[in-house]
Amino acid sequence: MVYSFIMKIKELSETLKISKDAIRLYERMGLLIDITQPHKENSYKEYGVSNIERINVIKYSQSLGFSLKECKHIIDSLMDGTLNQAEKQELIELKMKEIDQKILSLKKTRTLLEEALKKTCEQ
Amino acid sequence: MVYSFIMKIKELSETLKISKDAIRLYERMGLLIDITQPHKENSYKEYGVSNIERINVIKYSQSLGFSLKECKHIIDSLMDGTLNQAEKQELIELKMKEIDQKILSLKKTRTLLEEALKKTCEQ
DNA sequence: TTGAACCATTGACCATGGTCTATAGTTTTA
DNA sequence: TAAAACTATAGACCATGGTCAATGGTTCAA
Repeated sequence: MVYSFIMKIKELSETLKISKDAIRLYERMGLLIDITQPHKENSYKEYGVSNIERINVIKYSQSLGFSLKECKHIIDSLMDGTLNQAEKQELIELKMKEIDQKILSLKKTRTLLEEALKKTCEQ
Repeated sequence: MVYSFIMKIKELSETLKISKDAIRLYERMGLLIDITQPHKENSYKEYGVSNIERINVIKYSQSLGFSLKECKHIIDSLMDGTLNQAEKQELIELKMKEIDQKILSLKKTRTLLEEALKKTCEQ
């Protein structure tokens, strides 16, 4: 590699330890920016280093339970400055409610399983 | 309808309050039995009433978190008597562990969200 | 016998986050 | 200049539990 602000997909994927296909998926979904294709169609693309930060934001957002579609919204808003503190909080709190709902549902299932286990033991 | 031990798909679906398509799906997956097609291909099928109980077992198993593929195993074993008490217990305990794992994972996500919220408030 | 209501069968589609393959073009190294 | 290594692009595929649509055949009541 050459010290530069652009890299080819292989270098980006090795830097971030994700697959090239994942990068291409993010690209197709509009999550990346600063991608150039010098000559013509089918020629190798160059990815600006800003995408490293972007993909780290994606990974972090995913770890918080956000889908890629939601990541897109988050990143876009972050970048154009329309995601202020209040809106960040709101997004997080909404996702927390979703998570809580899922936990609740699983706990109900667990209770049913416990009851089923009891019944089985009584037989 | 006529009092009988067989019914057509519409009656079965109305009795159980599930869609005809769902019934057909269960059938394709081998979860139902006692289905006859009198004359030839494409003629109306008759569903034995034993399928009412079967589908109730499916619904109950689903409420316990079992997939349809797992339901098939459960029903088959129930019917041919190879699902004894010990094995039932084992199935339930295994599923409980799965559920617990999912709950744990969601709780971790929730913790991350809480931390993210704190950070947002500190700004 | 004809129309209404019903049915069987097949296959596509939904979301999710990728992975994998095939085909063909590009860049780089020897 | 040729081979090796890399890439782009498009599309199929995975699991899940159904739903929906299209086509064409069946059953039943009038």
